[in-house]
Amino acid sequence: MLLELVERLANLMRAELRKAGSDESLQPVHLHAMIYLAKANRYSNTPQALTAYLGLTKGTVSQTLLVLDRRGLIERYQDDVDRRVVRLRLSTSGEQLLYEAQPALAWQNATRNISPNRIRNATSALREALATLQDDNEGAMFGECTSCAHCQKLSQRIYRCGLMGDRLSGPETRRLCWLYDARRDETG
Amino acid sequence: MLLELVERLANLMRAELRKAGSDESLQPVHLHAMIYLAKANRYSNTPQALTAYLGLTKGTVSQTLLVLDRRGLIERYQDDVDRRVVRLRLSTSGEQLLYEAQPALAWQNATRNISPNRIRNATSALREALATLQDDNEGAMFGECTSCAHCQKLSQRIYRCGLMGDRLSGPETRRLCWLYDARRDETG
DNA sequence: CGGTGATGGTATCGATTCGATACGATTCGC
DNA sequence: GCGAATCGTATCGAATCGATACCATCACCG
Repeated sequence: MLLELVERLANLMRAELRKAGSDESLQPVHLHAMIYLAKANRYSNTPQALTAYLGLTKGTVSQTLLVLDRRGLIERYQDDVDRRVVRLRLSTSGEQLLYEAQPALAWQNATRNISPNRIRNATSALREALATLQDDNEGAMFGECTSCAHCQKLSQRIYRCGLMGDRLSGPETRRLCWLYDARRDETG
Repeated sequence: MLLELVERLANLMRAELRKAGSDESLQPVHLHAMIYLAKANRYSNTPQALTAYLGLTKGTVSQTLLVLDRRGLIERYQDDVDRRVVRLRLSTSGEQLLYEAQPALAWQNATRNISPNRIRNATSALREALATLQDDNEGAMFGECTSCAHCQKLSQRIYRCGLMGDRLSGPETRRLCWLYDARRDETG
């Protein structure tokens, strides 16, 4: 029952994405990729991370990125340390397009009348399901530092990723990371 | 946040469907359609209802059904009263395949450790979001008679659909219907 | 009845996604 | 340094998907 709901909601939102992108003749995948890039942190703005996020093969994702690049919606640049790695970011016109498309608008309307508390509860239940599902598939988890096991607080505003060893600013900790490790449940 | 979870869960389940169908070289859509047909009631076993359910165009769905028909997984037969209408049902080999594929198994594992109460709460929240979303898109709602505004109880075991005027057996009321109208919230 | 429009499905076409495979460039282990 | 592994790209073929046109049937209306 819950599974059905999740699938139907996702189908509808996919249809929304299709509608939102049709003006610019963009496919749902393209918008989905752009939405991801708008939220990914410094460790996660690569084709590899995007591939894990979308659940597709790297060849497929490479083509998607090719389209976005040709349209000038993203920029690709080389990593400094590992020159095999390509890093991605939205161009200004990409950000602009995403801002105008407002792909999440329909969802916001749909959930406006649901109490924050119920939303929180539903979120935590789904998050748990997702964690188990991804464990089984050995897939990356994708989450924010605020609830990541690697995150250490150095001072009022400065954090540190215990896995990568970098210092992170406050805003950076609120971006999406594919190295995310779910924090142990403290209430257990 | 909740939207992301829904989308990622749906992506993963879609990947599960792909894996489950790859042995038989069936695409996710094919399995999805079969899953629907396994649960649809007498008003909802048509290409039109399936089209609404999947959120695709009728041409696309027609092709999907063509594949399933050629593979002998479904049967098509004409409606008695309206001869334009085609009705669909799983063939025995279709049922067999669906039974062996167990597409929902991964999901069941993922939600096994979540308390029934939390599942219920999450379900109701998502159901509400879905209702609003579908209202906005003028899409069909899809639900069971047990919570449908048209459903009337005639006796211990016999029900009646107030919209279509037919009598329904108990099992029939637990199937999926695209004429579903969400019952007014009785707790309001 | 006959005719006009609406409706349920199908057929065809082109654009696009997607996976599989092969490949080039770079890095790492030894 | 040399071979193996890794990150990304390129190419090819199969399949989805939407748009459009089309056919058969039904509903409406004199």
